[in-house]
Amino acid sequence: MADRVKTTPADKRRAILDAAIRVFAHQGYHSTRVADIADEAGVAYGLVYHYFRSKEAVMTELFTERWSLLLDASDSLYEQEIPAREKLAGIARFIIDSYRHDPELMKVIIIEVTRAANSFGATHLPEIRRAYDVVSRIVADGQREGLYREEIDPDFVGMWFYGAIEQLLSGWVFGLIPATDEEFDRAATMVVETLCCGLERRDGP
Amino acid sequence: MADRVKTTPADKRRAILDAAIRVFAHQGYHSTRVADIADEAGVAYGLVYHYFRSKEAVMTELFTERWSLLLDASDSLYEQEIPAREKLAGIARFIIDSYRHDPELMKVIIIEVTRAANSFGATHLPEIRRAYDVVSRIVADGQREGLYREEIDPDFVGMWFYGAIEQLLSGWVFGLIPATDEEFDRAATMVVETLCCGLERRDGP
DNA sequence: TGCGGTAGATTGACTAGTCAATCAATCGCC
DNA sequence: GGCGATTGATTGACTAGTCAATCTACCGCA
Repeated sequence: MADRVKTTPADKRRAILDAAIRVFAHQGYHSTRVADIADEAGVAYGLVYHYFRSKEAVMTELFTERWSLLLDASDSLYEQEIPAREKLAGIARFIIDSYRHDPELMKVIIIEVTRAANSFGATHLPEIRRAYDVVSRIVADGQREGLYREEIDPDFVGMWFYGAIEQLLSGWVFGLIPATDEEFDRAATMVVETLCCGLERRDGP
Repeated sequence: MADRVKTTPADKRRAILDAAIRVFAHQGYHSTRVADIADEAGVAYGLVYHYFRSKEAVMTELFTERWSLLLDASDSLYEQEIPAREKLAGIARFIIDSYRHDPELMKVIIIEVTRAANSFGATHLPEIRRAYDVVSRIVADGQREGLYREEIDPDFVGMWFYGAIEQLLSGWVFGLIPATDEEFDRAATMVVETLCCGLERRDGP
């Protein structure tokens, strides 16, 4: 009777993943025990191993799920007939909006994977590099069109771009900089504006 | 007889620190056991605990030792009567030269502390931020002098600058980009050139 | 409608191993 | 002879992953 919602196995699996996001975000990957995930999900310890091969597999699934969205968005932006600068802005906005929309998941991905070069970062290097690569290609195209200066190595810009954005996300994650909607918008603009036009004034002082 | 060099306690302590650099650089902090450090130093397990309170204390000493050099160099650059751009270039060069001179130690510091927001990064936040802060102040001064555009938040530039440089170091550490002397010099120039002048050409195409 | 039967979901106690830190014993220089 | 340096076996805490047992939902059949 009543509206007791039936939980399917898929729901449980999802519940485990969602619990893992919360726990990883809160304690970090290394100091969360599998038992913490199970408790948070309201599920028995063993069930985690029914759905996932290992604690690592849980993390991997969280990362891949979200990173592939970024990759798809980057690719589709790259294909569009818009100015290079719009493409870069689109990527920056996508990342920042991902954070705005789901800060815990993005925290986990940035802190535990993307910037954790010794653990998951190493495992997922190919996918991570694919994201840098789209930025490099946008810059290289811009150079070919004569928009961008040729002395600057596009691969270098790819790393630079992600390094800078991820540092900003870290700043929000750890409360070093205010995390308001206004700041998010401002940051997305500022990243691209600084990258394209530089710090210096173009007119004389 | 012969020239057997007498090893003082201070030498042993140093040997442990140096061994720790090599082992941390090679396996990462989390997967090195204290026994690995002792073995690498050619010293008994317990001696590590004679000189250091804990494994963490070893890491902390390595970080502090080197980071304070960066902080000193930044401060002294900041005080000098040279253009803002030279100051920024000086900091970039200092970091990159530190890597060139002692890649293993810098690898450990960047990977295990500076970018490890969940472990040592959290512990050493204040010192890390002090480094960002010098960059912010240089930019703020530049704005006051009318050199730099005012729409761009100096704190933002501080994080951006370090985020980008550390990403480059990671690239070298993991062999994503070539690590030749020529590349090091080019990178130091390019970081500041891009930051100050931007990607876009100033003349028409 | 009711009844075995089965597959997969779910449970949590348990195992097996790791590793930081301690400590009592020895060494060797002054 | 005494004291700091040095040793490495031992301890104790912790946790990922296993597994055998139980439960539940659903199916075919009479």
